[in-house]
Amino acid sequence: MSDSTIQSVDRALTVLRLLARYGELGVTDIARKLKVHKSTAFRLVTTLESHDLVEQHSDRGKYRLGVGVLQLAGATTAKLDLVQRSRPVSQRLAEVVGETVNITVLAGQEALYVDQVAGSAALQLHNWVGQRIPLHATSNGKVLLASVSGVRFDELTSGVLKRFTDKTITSRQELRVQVERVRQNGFAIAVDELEVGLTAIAAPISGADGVVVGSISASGPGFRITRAHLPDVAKHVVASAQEISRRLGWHGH
Amino acid sequence: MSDSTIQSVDRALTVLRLLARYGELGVTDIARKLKVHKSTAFRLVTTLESHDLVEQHSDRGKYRLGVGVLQLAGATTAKLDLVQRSRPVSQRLAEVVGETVNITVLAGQEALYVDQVAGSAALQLHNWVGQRIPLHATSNGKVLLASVSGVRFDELTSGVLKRFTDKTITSRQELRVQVERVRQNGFAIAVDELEVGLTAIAAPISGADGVVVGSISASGPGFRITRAHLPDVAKHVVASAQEISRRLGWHGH
DNA sequence: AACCCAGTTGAGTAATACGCAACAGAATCA
DNA sequence: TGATTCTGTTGCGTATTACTCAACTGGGTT
Repeated sequence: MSDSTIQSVDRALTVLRLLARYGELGVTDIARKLKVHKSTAFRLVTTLESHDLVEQHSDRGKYRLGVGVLQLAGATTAKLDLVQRSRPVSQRLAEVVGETVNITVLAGQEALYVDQVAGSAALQLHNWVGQRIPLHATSNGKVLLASVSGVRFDELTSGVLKRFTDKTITSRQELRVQVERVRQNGFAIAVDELEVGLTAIAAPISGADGVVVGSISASGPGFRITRAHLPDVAKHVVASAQEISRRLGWHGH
Repeated sequence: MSDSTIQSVDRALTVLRLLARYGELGVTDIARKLKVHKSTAFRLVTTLESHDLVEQHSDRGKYRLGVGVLQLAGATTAKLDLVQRSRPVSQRLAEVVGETVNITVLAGQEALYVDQVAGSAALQLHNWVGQRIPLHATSNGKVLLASVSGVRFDELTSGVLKRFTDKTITSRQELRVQVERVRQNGFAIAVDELEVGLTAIAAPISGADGVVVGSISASGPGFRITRAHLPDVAKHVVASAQEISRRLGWHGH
């Protein structure tokens, strides 16, 4: 306490995170998880509801996140300086390599997608923006892991490394080796590690002080990004990452 | 007062909306707009910051929305039942007509994009999800307007009807006529009204009780969606809207 | 029909969040 | 360069505020 933070607001925001995690919860569930009285939980969600941040599925029903969140997200995407400054570079990269480009940052224990520009591929099935993906199974994640210290690495990989495909790295030792290679190469590759048939290449973006603030990647089907094409794509991704870093004020090597 | 809503939480959420509107604000600006003391405003943003919902650009700098919002949005998209149930239908529609498909709902005085599936077009420049677009200049907007009562129509169109192109409807009278036609046809068209070269067709989605809850549209360049193709596309859009309505529990006509 | 458990509402009290005033540092001005 | 006036930030006392408690309401289930 006395962290100059407001208790009730903190609780309300915790409710949002709970709903993000569990999908939908009743007033009683929330009260139990927050260790407060039912009526307190009720007033919290009522206030959130008045701003459309949560909605109840039916009268006297469970609560879930509402459209107000999407409204805020629209404004956020437009205003986040990383997104704002990287957008033109991302677009050019998507155009040049003809693949989908993503920007991610480290959020909690995962990689958070903050922007996406779709390439020339046929049908774009999914919009990843706002999604979180485990660090150990993506090129972006490996880049982000390569940017942190040893102890932080241990923290971020403290959980079980979930397996998605045969190629997913599930050994912390193996991950450490790969991440070291990423540091040397300046970019990361992930082939079939999150999804079979999906290849991705990522490079780190540095802020004005040289600290890595995010990661940019190009990803597409393995039959387009072949072993032969890979070095060429990597070169473009790295160049884009450096260009964005420059725009953020980084003038290192 | 005594709306069973918590004052401090309400203020904190208002801060988020202010930041969404103005992009970035200082503690003093926020305090002035909220009519509270600086220290109160400071504690509000500090609490929001502890949840990554806002971030300050630099120490002792202005505040803006943060990545936590995007994190919540990711969960919201996945959980909003409208998105969840419409996604498969949207994908099929995008595949069949080969154009970008959007789902919108009425939020405040505007249309809010809650989901998007990109068609087979070349380079997708923009992701509209979370964006809000004026009701009078889009096919989705006209569908949503057609679903409300006369008085609500007047409220929603009370502001000035902003002109985007030569074709934008800026007369409330003309808009009323068009909306009436939408009711009769069961779908809305917008050609060059928001952007020159952009054609869109939208149809209403009904919830379990028959009330219109949203709108689905297909949109693409005018040279692909020609006058000849239009009826065919419209048929698919209307069919998709009905399919989604059915999935939401609507068993009307 | 009786029960149980959900969400909702009213009131009193004590904890809490508010306003005040003083501080620290940047930017502006002289 | 120095004085002034912003900015964001912090400690503290008080009264407002938000919490707990208990009773209510209505749907589902037994």
